[in-house]
Amino acid sequence: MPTAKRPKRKAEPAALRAAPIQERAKQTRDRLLDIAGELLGEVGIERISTNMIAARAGVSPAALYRYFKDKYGVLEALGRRLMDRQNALLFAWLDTHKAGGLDALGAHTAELLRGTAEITDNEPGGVWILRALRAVPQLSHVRVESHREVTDAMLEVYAPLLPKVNKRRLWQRLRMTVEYGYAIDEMLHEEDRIPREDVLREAAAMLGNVQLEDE
Amino acid sequence: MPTAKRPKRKAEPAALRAAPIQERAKQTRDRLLDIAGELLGEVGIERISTNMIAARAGVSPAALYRYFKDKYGVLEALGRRLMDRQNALLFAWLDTHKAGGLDALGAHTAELLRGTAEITDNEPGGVWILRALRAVPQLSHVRVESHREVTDAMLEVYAPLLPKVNKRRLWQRLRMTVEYGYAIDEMLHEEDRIPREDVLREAAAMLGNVQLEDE
DNA sequence: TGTACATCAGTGAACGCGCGTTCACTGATGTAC
DNA sequence: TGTACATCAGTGAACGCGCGTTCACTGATGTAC
Repeated sequence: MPTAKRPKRKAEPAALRAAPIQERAKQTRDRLLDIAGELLGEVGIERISTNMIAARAGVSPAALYRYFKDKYGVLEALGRRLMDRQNALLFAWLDTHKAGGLDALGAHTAELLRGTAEITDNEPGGVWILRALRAVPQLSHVRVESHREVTDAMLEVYAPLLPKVNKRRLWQRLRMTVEYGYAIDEMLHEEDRIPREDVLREAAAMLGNVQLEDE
Repeated sequence: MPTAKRPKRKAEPAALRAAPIQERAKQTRDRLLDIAGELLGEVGIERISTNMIAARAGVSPAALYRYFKDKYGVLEALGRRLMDRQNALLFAWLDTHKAGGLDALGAHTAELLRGTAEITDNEPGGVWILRALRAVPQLSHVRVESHREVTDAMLEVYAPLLPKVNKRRLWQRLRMTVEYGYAIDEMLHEEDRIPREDVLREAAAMLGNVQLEDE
């Protein structure tokens, strides 16, 4: 009796796992990411494991592979989630203040940095996610791509306000301020000898100086 | 016959491994660190292993434990070696230019950043060592301590030149420029859309702005 | 409203593998006489 | 200058363990009629 008792199952696409459909699945996926973030801070990037994540999330190891291609898939999704949240704030900030010109943008820089830091604070694993993105060769492209995207968005706002500045040079300058902004975010969670508000004030001053300066 | 045929061997101190004495040993230890750096860049912090380091260095796994307490001991020594080299350059730079006052220091900032980048370039593993120091919880203290030490040294030079600036505030400001300087060093190896010299020029301008500004 | 059935979500157990580290040991080097 | 011996440097093999991942499967949910 060579009849197949089960219907054939199509293989899933090799590149990426299918997005979850049911509500239950979305929650599982999110919980896996939250736990992964937690563990990143607790045990570090070189000790975290898929089995460990699944165990604490209360699912079997195999369940994790329903949502993520492999271990790096988890970390990449985790990094993207955090950077997307930070970038969303920046885009909103640009929209709010661009009408006010350079003065308004400069005056609210500390506010932007503070908001970004708060997003990091509220993310499980927080700053450890940013650090892992830096340190793992397979993930560092996520950071670079995100920063470039942000720089492009800033260029669109700043270029009309600084018509005399060479566009290429302005992009470079903005790219560097983005790098600095994220470095500040990481430093806030590492150097406890400077009160947060002092860091924000000084950083805003440094960033303001450069953005306002003409050729 | 319960006589001991071998002389008693004293246990080594628990905290740290003894420094190598013979020339051969120094070479082995250095080679282990060089290889560790290489592998950090090739396979990443979460794949590197003590067995892998020993194998490529051409020694047995056990030999590694003669010089390093454990896996983190290797990485910590690697990080300290690089940061010590960078700091030595900065100390020399301060000595050379402090006599010239703020003008001389500001005029040679790009030079300092360039020199630091070259040290990173010439170190096996280069920027990956700096990133690993950030990302591994057990190692991040190395970075912070080194940056504070450097900030202290800068304060001694800058404070007399900026007598009107509050010392505490100056320390904070310098601490942040140090953070920025190292972030720039990492960025140079990550963002290939900006020529190195442009990064150095812009960064020097940003740093100069802040250092020169009074209360 | 009930139900047959397709699809989605998650399980339990296991796999081969390389990990970090240690052990008892041997070979190489330095040194006192 | 030779040599006995203390110390230093490195070996070879193995340990228990948890890793990342996959398999064939079951249970939960949604939906067409």
